[in-house]
Amino acid sequence: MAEKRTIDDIARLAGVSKATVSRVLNHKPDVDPNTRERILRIVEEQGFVPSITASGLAGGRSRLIGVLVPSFTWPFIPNIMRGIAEVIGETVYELVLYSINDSTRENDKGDVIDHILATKLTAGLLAVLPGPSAKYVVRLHKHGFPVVLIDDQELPPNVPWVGADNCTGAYEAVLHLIRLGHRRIAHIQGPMKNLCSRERYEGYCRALQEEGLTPDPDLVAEGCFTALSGRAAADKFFSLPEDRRPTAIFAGSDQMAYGVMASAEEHGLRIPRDLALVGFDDLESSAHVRPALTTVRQPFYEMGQCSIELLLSMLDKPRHSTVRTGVRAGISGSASSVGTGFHMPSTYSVVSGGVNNGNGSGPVQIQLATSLIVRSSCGASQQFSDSTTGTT
Amino acid sequence: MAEKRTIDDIARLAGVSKATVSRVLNHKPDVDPNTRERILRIVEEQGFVPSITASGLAGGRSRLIGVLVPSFTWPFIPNIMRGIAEVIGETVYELVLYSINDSTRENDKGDVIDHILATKLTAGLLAVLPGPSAKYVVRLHKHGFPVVLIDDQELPPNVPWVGADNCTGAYEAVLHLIRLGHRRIAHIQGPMKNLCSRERYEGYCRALQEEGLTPDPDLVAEGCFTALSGRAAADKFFSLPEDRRPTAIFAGSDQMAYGVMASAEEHGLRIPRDLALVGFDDLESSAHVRPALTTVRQPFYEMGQCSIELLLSMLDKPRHSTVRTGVRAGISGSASSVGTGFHMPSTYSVVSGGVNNGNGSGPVQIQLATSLIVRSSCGASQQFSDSTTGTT
DNA sequence: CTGTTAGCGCATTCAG
DNA sequence: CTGAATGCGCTAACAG
Repeated sequence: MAEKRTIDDIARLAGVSKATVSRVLNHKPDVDPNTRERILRIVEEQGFVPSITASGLAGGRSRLIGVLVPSFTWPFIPNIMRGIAEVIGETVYELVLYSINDSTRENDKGDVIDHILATKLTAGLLAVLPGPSAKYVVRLHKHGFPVVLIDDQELPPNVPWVGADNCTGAYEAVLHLIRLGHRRIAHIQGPMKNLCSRERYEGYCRALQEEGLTPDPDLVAEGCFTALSGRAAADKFFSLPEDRRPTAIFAGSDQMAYGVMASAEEHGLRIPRDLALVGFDDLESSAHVRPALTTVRQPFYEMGQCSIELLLSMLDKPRHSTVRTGVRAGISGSASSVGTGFHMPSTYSVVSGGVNNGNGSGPVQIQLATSLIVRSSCGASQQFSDSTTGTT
Repeated sequence: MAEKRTIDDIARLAGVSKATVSRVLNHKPDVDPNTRERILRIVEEQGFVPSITASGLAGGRSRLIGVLVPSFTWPFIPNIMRGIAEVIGETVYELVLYSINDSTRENDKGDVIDHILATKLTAGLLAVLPGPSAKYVVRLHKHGFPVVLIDDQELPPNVPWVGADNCTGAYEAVLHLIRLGHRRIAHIQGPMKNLCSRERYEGYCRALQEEGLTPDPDLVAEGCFTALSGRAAADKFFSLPEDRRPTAIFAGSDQMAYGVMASAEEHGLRIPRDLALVGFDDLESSAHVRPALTTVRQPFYEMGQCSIELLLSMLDKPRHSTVRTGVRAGISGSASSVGTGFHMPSTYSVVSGGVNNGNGSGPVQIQLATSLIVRSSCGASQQFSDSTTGTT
C-alpha cells in the first residue's frame, strides 16, 4: 500500500500546482481554505508522505536530529533515549544515531563530531558524552551548529545543556544518613575527571560540614562507576580497624553500590543492620536487588525529553505534519505548553543563559532536580518490598 | 573547520568536471589513476564529505538504515545496538532510529511501519519486534523493502531473520541440572505468545523426556519475562507440599530468575544449597548478582552484528568511502570475508532460504548458538567470583 | 577515460 | 491567493 507518490501526483489530482501543495504541506498561511481542504483530503487518501530527504535538500534545512551516545551499555542511556524518542515521535523529525563505542580512541571522537558536521545530514545534535570529550561538541556549538549536551558536562556558560542537580542530590542523601544517626559515612566517588563526580563529592562534604562532621580522607575512595570498582573501595573500607570503619556508605552510582553489597556479604556484614547504603542513579534494578537500594534518582527519562525539547526550540521551527501529530512547545521559564503540549518536569531550574526571546531562542542550561528514593538499604523505616517506586 | 564545500568546489580545484569527482567518490573503475589521485588528495585536504541527502536523492538510493526497536528499556537492546553500531561505523551508512514505545497501541505499530516505508528515507530496516507485531514488518518485506528481523520471530520461510537457538539453549540448561542430580525441575516460561518462550519450553521438555523424567504441570508456570512475574511463579512453586517442590528452577529469562532469588530468600531457601537456579539471557548483571547466576547466554551483540551484515548484503552494495573505512563482507555459508573483513560468529547455522548467488543475495535466516554460562547459582563446582565471563 | 545534459522531489523566489 | 521558474547537491545516462 501507499505506492510512491510525489508532490506532482497530488498536485495533478487536486488540479493545482505543486507550489500550492507544498504550501499547504508546510502550513503556509496564504492558501485558499477550500483548496487547502481539498489538498489535505487527497494527501490523506493517497497516504502521501513528502520525501524527507528531498525537502531537506530543497529547503536547505534537514528534519533529522542527530543523537550521539557513548557505549549503549551505560545503564542509563536507555531511559534517556526513551525520553528523546517519545518526544521526537510527536514531531516531524527523525533521529539519526551516532555512537562512540568504548574502543574509539580519544582523537577519533573529534573525527566523529567533524563527520556529523561535515555530512550536513542533521539539523542539530543531542549529545551524551563523558567528561572531557565534550569539548568537541562545544566546538560544534561555536560553529553555530545547534547542539544540546546531556549530563556531566563542564561547559562555558550558554552552551545548551540539560543535566541533574548532582550536588543537592548527594547532599540530601548524606543528610538522610546523618539524620539516621550515622557519623562515619564513607563515600565512593565516581571518576574525578567527571564533573558529576566532583559535584556529588561536594554535596557529600557540604552535608557533613553543615552537620558538624569532619570528612575523613580514609572514608573517601575513587571508583569508576562500575560494580567492581565499588567493591574494591568497599573492601578497603572494611579492612579499616573496627572503630574507624564506616557505618554507612554513600556510593556515587548504583552500580558501585551493588559492588558494596557484594563486598559486604563477603565480609559478613548485613545491610542495613551493619551498614547503611545509599546509591546514586536509581537504575531499574535498584528496586529489585536485596535489600532494595536507597538511592538518589536521576530523572533520565525527563532529561531526554527536556534536552530534545530544548534542541527543537533552537531550530528554525518549520513544524509541519502530515499524518502524525506535530507541533510542540518551546522551552521557557514558565513551563509553557503549545500544541500537543509538552510539560516541563515540575522541578527544574534554569542555570544560565536563557533570554528566551520569542524568535531566536536563546541558549539555556537546565538542571533537573534529583530525588531521594528511600528503600530498605539504609535502614530507614519504609520497606518497599518490590514496588517499582512509581515515577513517570 | 571544514566549511561547507560542494562537489563543484572540488571539481573546480581539481580542474575536472563534477562528474569525474563523483566517479572517484563512488569508486567507479573508469577514471585515470592520476586524476583520481589528485581528486582524492583535494577531497582529503578540503575535508570534503558529500551530502548524504543529496546523493541519496540523485542516486535514488539512500544510505540510511532504519532500526526499529521496542522500548529501549528491554535489557538486551543495548547489546544488540552495540553490535549494529559497531558494524555500521565501518560503512558509509548511517542509522536512523525508529522506536515503538510501550504505549504504542497495536494498530499504531502498523502505522509506524507504513511511515517508514512511505518516507522512503531509509534503504532498509532492521527490526527487533515482539511476537505478533512482526507481521507488519513481514508486510514490508513482501513489498520488496529490504528488512531483517531480529530475535523471537515466527516467520514465513525466507524472510531474513537473525536469532538464537532457544531450544538447544534451554535443552542444555536443563540437561545440566539433571546431570547435577535434580529430578524435580521447574520451568518459568516467558509469555507463550512469544515464539522464543515456546522454544525454550520445548527444550526443557525434550531434556526431561530424554532423561526419562515426566514433566509435571505443577512445575511449569507462565511469566512475562519480568522479575515480578518470576517471583510470583516461584512463590507458587514454594507453596507446594515439600515432596513436590522443585529442587531446581529453569527460568525463561534472567530477570525472572532474579525474581526467583527474591522469593527464595523470603522463603528462607538458600541458593544453590536448597535450590538450583538457571536463567536465560546472560544479562550484564547476572555475573554480579549473588549468587552469580548460571544462565544461557544469548549472543545479543553478535546478533546485532550479524543482522546488520545480512541487511547490508541485501542492499545494492554501492560501497563508497571517503574518510571512513567502508566495505564489508556479505553473509555466506562459509564465513567469507571481504575488504575490512567481517567474521561470522564461529557457530551459526543457516536455517532456511540461503541461496547466496553472488549478485542478488538470497534471503537467509540465521540462528546463532547460545552457550551455557555456569556460575554458582546452580551449585556446580565452578565458582566465578565476579569475572565478566569473557566473550567478544 | 571524461565532459555535458538531465533530472531526483521538493521549497522558494518572483511574477501574476 | 496561485502558477511558473529556478536550484539544493549530487548521480546517471549520454555523448564525445
